[in-house]
Amino acid sequence: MSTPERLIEATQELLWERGYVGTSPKAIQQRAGAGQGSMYHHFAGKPGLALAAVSRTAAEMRGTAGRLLDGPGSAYERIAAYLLRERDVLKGCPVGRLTMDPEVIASDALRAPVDETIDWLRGRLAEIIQEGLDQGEFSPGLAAGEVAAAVVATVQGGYVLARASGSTAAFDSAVQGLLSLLAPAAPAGLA
Amino acid sequence: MSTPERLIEATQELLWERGYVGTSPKAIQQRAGAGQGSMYHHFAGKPGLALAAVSRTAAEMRGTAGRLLDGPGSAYERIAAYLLRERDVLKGCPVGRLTMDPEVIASDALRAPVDETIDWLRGRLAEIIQEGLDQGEFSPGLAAGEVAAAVVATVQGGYVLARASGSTAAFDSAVQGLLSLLAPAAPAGLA
DNA sequence: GTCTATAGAGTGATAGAC
DNA sequence: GTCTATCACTCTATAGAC
Repeated sequence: MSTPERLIEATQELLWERGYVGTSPKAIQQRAGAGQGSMYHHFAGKPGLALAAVSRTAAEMRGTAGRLLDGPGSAYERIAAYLLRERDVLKGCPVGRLTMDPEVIASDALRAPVDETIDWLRGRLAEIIQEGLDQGEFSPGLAAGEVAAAVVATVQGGYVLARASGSTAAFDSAVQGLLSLLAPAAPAGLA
Repeated sequence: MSTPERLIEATQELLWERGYVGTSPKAIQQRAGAGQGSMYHHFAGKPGLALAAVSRTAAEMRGTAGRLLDGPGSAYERIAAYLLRERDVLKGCPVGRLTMDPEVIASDALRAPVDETIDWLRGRLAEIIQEGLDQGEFSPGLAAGEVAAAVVATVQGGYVLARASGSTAAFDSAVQGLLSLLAPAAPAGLA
């Protein structure tokens, strides 16, 4: 793999593990197996490299989520597929995590891909929930946009609960709680 | 105010704004108006001071949430009071934020007050939701513990959405979405 | 209790040789 | 493109005077 490529991937990993503030150029170079000069030749310092890494992480996340949300099944099933997909729960969300970093929030350039990704996810979920509402799959009074925000928030918050307790159980619990609230009313005759 | 007191409060603020990794002893001293020697006289370095600050922040949060959850009203009303309380949404949660800090997670001492606070909140919410279930206030099939986890996660994730977009709107939207999912079925004759 | 001095390591970057 | 050298600064802490 090329040196710029290795630098970007090392930065993606470190931003996920330690955030922007907690990641030093030196650590990036060591993980990438690249020298000082090499890094500064290919990128405009730590901010430039971080921008490349964050943009790529954001794009990858859109790809992963998009494939599940565009899959087969009812609205409920596609949302469940997204919520129940395999995750490195204890590592947290590589995109959402960045919102807690003061220097990411202070930089419009770094925050933009984060904002766009989360906003895209919320919008895509809202479309699917609206489909479900149109099909009579969910309670009629619901606002698709608000429920979509609650879905995204449950995932992001689930990471917080899991990392606080050091166990994935709390994430799974929150997801189950949300799914049970969202569940299509059991068709008459089931219970 | 005493010097130790000022140091603790300055640390609470900086941990909220920048996390543990992003906060230096020097910054704490400057905000507290205390010298180097003063800080190291009263506390065992950055970790000791952080532990004092985190413990206090956690206790304050339990107080705030406890007062709302112990208040008057139905189960739904008390949960809504908690969800809709005034918050510095764009600053994030002073407790939950710490779960994204690698050094907090690496330290059992620092993580403990965070874990205990979030766990206490989830437990208290579960009790209230169970009360609501016993009163027939919510859909009978729900698991109190899971719904409680979803409530906490929605709040924690709401902060992520708000900080990503730079606006409090997304937080409010997620909370409304959750409340609409949780809402007692409208009594017959309302619409 | 508070102050200044000092210290070794790390940070983020530039310069210039190869 | 990559390397080493160098830089001014910050980080976290200790020592010892006052």
